[in-house]
Amino acid sequence: MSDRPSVVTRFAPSPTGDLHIGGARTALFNWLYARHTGGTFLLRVEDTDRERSTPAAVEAIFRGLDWLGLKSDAEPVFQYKQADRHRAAVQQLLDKGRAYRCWMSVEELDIERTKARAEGRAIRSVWREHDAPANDKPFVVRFKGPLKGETVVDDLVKGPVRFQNKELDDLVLLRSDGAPTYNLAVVVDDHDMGVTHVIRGDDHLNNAARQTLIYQALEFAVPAFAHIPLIHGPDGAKLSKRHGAQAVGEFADMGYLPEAMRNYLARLGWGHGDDEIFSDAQAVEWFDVADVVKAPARLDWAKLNHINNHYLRLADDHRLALLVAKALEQKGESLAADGLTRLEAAIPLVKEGAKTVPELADLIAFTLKVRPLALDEKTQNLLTDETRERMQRLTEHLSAAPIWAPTEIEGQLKDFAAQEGVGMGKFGPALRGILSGGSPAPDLASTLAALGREESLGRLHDALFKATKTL
RNA sequence: GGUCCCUUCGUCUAUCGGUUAGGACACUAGAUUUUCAAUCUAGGAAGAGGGGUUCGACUCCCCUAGGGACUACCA
Repeated sequence: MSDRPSVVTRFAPSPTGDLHIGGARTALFNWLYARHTGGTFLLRVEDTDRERSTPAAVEAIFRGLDWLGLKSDAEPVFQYKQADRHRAAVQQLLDKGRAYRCWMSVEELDIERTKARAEGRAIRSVWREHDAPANDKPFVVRFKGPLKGETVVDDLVKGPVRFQNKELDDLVLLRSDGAPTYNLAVVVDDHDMGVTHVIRGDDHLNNAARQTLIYQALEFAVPAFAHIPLIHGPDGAKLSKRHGAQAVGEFADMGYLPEAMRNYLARLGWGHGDDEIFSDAQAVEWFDVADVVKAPARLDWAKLNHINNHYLRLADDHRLALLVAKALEQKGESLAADGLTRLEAAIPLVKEGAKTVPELADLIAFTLKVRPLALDEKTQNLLTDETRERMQRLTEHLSAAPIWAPTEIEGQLKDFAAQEGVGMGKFGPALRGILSGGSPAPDLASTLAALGREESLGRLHDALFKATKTL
C-alpha cells in the first residue's frame, strides 16, 4: 500500500442550513474510510453561493461534526476564498478552447430549455461556436463539453455508470458577476486539496460525469468517486421536518449519544456480517466504501432507540447525570443542591430501561422529589387502616436495619414479610407509592438504598403521619 | 419528458450461482413480577412482476412496474 498515494477524503457541506443526518453520515463514511486506510480526512465549506451561505450555518455544521466526534485532519477550507484560483482555472479552459463565453439572456435560456426538453436533448448555447465581438454586455463562461463519445464514472458503490456526452449540457463555470460556480469549484478544490476519494451523496452522481469532463480538460487526475444513497424518512420519502428530526443538533437535544449516533449511522447503508453494535475502532477496521449498500435507507427510530439504550448502559454515570441535569434545566426544572449527587446515585438503577436522556430523566424523577411528596390517588387508595398499620411496623423494622444497602435491605423486606406472614404484594405497592410518589422507580430495595436511610424513612413518616387523608 | 440510480421479512441488513434465505430492531405469545421497564424462552415475517442464460438463480442479462436523483448564473 505504500507505493500508492495515501487516501485523502473530504466532507464538503454547503452552509445553507443545519447539518442533516444524511450529511452527517456522509461525513462519517469519509472519516471512517480515511481512518481505515490511514489516510487524511479534510473539511471544506462550499460557500460559493453568497446568497444562501450564512456564518450561522457554518457554525451549526462545525458544532454538529464536533458533537459527532468527526475531526478534520486540517483546518477547514472555505471555497469562496479560492475564487481567484477558480477564475484562473477558467481562464486556462478558455485559453485551451474548452470553455466559451455565453451571452444568452435568462429569457433566451428559458426558451432554449423548453425547446431542448421537448426535443429530449441537453441545452446548447448559440455562443458555443462563435465568440461575440467586443461588447460590455454581461456573459457567463460555460464549459465546452464534447458532443460525442461517452464518459464513464467508475463509481465505487454503484459500479461503472455510463453517460453519453451529448446528454451532458455545457454547465456554467463563471457567473455573469464573475463568481465561480460549484461544479467548477469542486473540481479545482478537490484537485488542489489532493482529494483521492470523493465520497458524497447520491444526488451528485449525475454531476460526476460533467465534473469528470472538467477534470480531463484541466488535465487533473480524476479521483475515485463513491456516491452513497440518501437517507429517507420512515415512510420512504425524502427525509424532512415532518419525520421528527433532520439536524444532528436535534438528535443531540432529543437525548441521543454521539457514539450511538455513529454506530447507528454507520449501520445504515453499510454492514459487516451480523455485527450490529460495534466500537469506533471496529468500524474503522471493517469499513470500506465498496461495501456501502446501493439503495437508500430509511430512518428507523426504534432501532436508533435500541442502540442508544445500549450506549446509555455503557455510559459513565457522572456523564449521564450531567446530561440529565441539562435536560431538566432545558425543561425549566431546577435542581436542588444535592440534586446531582442524587441523580448519580440513582442512574445506575434505571439506565437499563432508558432509550434517551429525557427517558432517563423520567425514570429518575422519583429521587428528585422534595418532601413531603404528594401521593397519587392509587397510593392513597392502597393506604387502608390495615396497610397503614403495617407500614408503621415496616417503618420501625427498617429503622432498626443495621446496614443500609441494597442486599441488606432486600433481606429486611423479606424478613418483614415473613414476620407479618404475608407476601410482598401486601405492602410492596404501597411502599413503592410512598417512596416514589407515583413515579416509576426501580425495585424497592434499590430505591430505598438510592434514597438513603434518612430520606426513605422521612418519606414514610410523611405519608403515614403528615399526609392529609382525602378519603 | 430526458438522463442516471435503486428494488431480500414492517425496518436496517447477510448472501457475492448450489443455504431449511441468516442476524438485528419492531411485533406476537409465554416466563418472571412490588409499578414501569429490563431480562429469559418461543413464534410469525422476505427475494416487486415477467422473460431469458444455466444442470442449478435472490445472485448474471433483458423487459415491465414502483421508488429516487439530476435536468439552475443552488450545492
